[in-house]
Amino acid sequence: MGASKTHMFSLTQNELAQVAKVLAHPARIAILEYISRQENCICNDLVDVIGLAQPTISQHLNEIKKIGLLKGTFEGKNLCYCINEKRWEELQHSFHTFFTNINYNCC
Amino acid sequence: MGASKTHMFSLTQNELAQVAKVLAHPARIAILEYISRQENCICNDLVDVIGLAQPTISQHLNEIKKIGLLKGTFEGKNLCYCINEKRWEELQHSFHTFFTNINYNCC
DNA sequence: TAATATTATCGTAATATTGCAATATAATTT
DNA sequence: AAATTATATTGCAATATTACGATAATATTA
Repeated sequence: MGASKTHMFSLTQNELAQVAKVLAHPARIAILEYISRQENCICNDLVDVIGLAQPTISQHLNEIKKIGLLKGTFEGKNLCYCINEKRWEELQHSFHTFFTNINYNCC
Repeated sequence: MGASKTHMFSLTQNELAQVAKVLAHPARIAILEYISRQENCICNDLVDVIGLAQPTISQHLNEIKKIGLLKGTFEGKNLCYCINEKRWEELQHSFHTFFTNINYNCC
């Protein structure tokens, strides 16, 4: 025991939970907010700004990348991580739908 | 090591992450969806519907309760968990703000 | 009050996450 | 090519989560 029984739930439920999991760490919230404020993002900046070690930042970035929220392009010498606008809006829509489809006609 | 360094992040970042953490499990998504569809909710129903053991359901409900998303009232003999409408809308607003405040002028 | 039904807590095992030092890889510059 | 810089991977220790059986607590009914 100890493992989530994902097979018991619908694809939609699992997908929303998976995305929420990525947002479920303040460092990743901070990383996303920081990237969105920059014209360019270099991972090394994040180490200074966020204040966690470089491997830790790299791992967090990887989690964010896994759900398609980042696109990276090489620009000159540095790798540049950017918000994947299309995916971002998709996830925004998922959360919006989840929050909107609730009704309160109980109690 | 191993513990999240929450003190390094802002209150807003920590709060959003905390809420996301509650949504980061498909069982809790399923529980919230189910409660919202019912006129009345009895925990014992959830055990059948979700398919996890009663103590597990109880624990999940507790996580959801911790962030103020449920209000419970006694109605006849059974405890009735309901969505806390006000809190729900608060969280909806938090996520909406987070998703909206991002800009994409990078890359 | 005793029996029944419902929900919560405890204890524990399995699994997952977090964080970093050490190291490896990749790209750029000298 | 060697040195430098930036990012990724590995390995490991600490902590957190998930799940459930056993049991306790609470409320309802007979």
